[in-house]
Amino acid sequence: MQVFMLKQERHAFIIQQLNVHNRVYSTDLQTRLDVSEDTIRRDLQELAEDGLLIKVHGGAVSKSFHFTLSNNNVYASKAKQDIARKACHLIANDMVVLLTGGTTIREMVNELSPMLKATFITPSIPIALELMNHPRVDVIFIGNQLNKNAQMATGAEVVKMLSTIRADLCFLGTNAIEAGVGITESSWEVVEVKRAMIKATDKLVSMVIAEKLNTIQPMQVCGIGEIDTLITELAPDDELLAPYHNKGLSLL
Amino acid sequence: MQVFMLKQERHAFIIQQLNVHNRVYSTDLQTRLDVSEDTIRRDLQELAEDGLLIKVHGGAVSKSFHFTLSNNNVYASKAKQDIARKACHLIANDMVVLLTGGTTIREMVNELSPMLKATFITPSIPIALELMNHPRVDVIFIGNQLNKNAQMATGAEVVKMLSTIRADLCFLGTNAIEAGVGITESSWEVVEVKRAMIKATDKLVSMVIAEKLNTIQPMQVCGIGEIDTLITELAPDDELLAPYHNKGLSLL
DNA sequence: TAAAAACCTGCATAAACCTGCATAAATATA
DNA sequence: TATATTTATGCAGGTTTATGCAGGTTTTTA
Repeated sequence: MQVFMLKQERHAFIIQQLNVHNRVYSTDLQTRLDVSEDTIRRDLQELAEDGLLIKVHGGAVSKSFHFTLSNNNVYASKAKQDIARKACHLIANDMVVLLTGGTTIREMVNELSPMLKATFITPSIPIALELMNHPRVDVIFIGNQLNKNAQMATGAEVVKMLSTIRADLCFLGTNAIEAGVGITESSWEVVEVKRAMIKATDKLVSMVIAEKLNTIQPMQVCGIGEIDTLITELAPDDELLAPYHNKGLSLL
Repeated sequence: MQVFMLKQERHAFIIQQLNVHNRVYSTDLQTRLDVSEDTIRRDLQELAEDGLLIKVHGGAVSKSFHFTLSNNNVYASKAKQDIARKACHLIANDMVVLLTGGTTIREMVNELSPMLKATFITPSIPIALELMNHPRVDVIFIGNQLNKNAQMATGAEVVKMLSTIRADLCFLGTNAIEAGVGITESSWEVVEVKRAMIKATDKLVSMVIAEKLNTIQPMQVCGIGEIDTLITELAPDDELLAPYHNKGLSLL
């Protein structure tokens, strides 16, 4: 198998990134696509000639830059992007990875390297859709009965299917975490699915933005001890994270 | 047994690889098929002439790989909306309805009455997502292994699940229809799924925009006789539809 | 206003490309 | 059956494309 990409693949990736983020940085593309500065510049030049984007100093912006409702909460989305970036480093080629739903997970899927060749398993419809943009990954959807609130499959079927799976990694988009109680949720259906995912994985990663640290919801998903790694947008030595560090979690 | 492959076998292999990965590299194919560089290049050239792939420097990409710029074309959406409106009338409360993928079906989902209370079953991820906006409907997704080109689940699992289902209605988003040959498709995976859906339904509805009338693609989904209702944006007495009327189809 | 970052121009090179020809197998024809 | 024709493939050679690098210029930013 080759290591390099076709020029067209890079172009498709750049356009896709533009559709998602409305802008791309040359330097970022250089590292993510692992090519020289010149190649990226030439790519952007060609795409600009084809009228597919607008070249600017340092990168490019989307042609239909509708800065209206797309990124409503820029503040939160910056944090989620930071988390997503950190999370990506944990995934290696040929891994089997479980994903829940949620915007943080979705951001992570967007940040995945186009070179990554792995298998992703998820019960979330929006995440499955997003994963399909990635040229090299296999996508497995689990479940039949879709839950409209959670935008994912829930119920016995999901749990049953998960019981036949052994994954390397599981990323949990987390709504509430607290050093004593662990991860909690407000919906029973979601708790049921997340518990089954935790059972099916070797390593459990919780992704959570700082504002949800030290909050509790009615139903427990898992205790702190079951989590291997906690990812937030904060620096690992931030004092807010101290209680989690004390419990032995690895922080990113 | 022969050590080498027939040209047709190589071609089939290349197309299959393209369906799975969206791209192929000449060098990779050379080593895997154990033929010279020239042979592979000629293979790709011929397949490109037949319109089955797009040749690029270093290999080839799948036709549907160019989904980048073509996403938001409002073109034909008026026609599709007309079709969608007509189709909606066929769905009554408490029905079980099968849906394929495609933009026409998606338009129909948008046009559904918010009062409708029915069960929808689909292997298409975008359609499932769209259906979740509807407050009163139940949504069942079928399949696990997702096909990136078709943006839907394909394979044995889908067929198996469909064999346990009995639906009232099946709406087929149709790419090519002709009064003699019936409905045809270009991708085997999709044909397989559509056939299984047809087996699982009482009544079959084909939705097709006029520009695709009287076109044929390589693989047959079903004969004209298996279709109950044909919906286009044209008036039912349009002369373009006469051949279908003569075959006994009900027209909307 | 100076340093850093991004940009450009031109050049080098390897990989992929093409054209034309040779050969052997498959197929058609006498 | 023997011979001619077509087809599929490989090879030699010359050309083009994609990409990185060197060195210099412009733009941004602190």
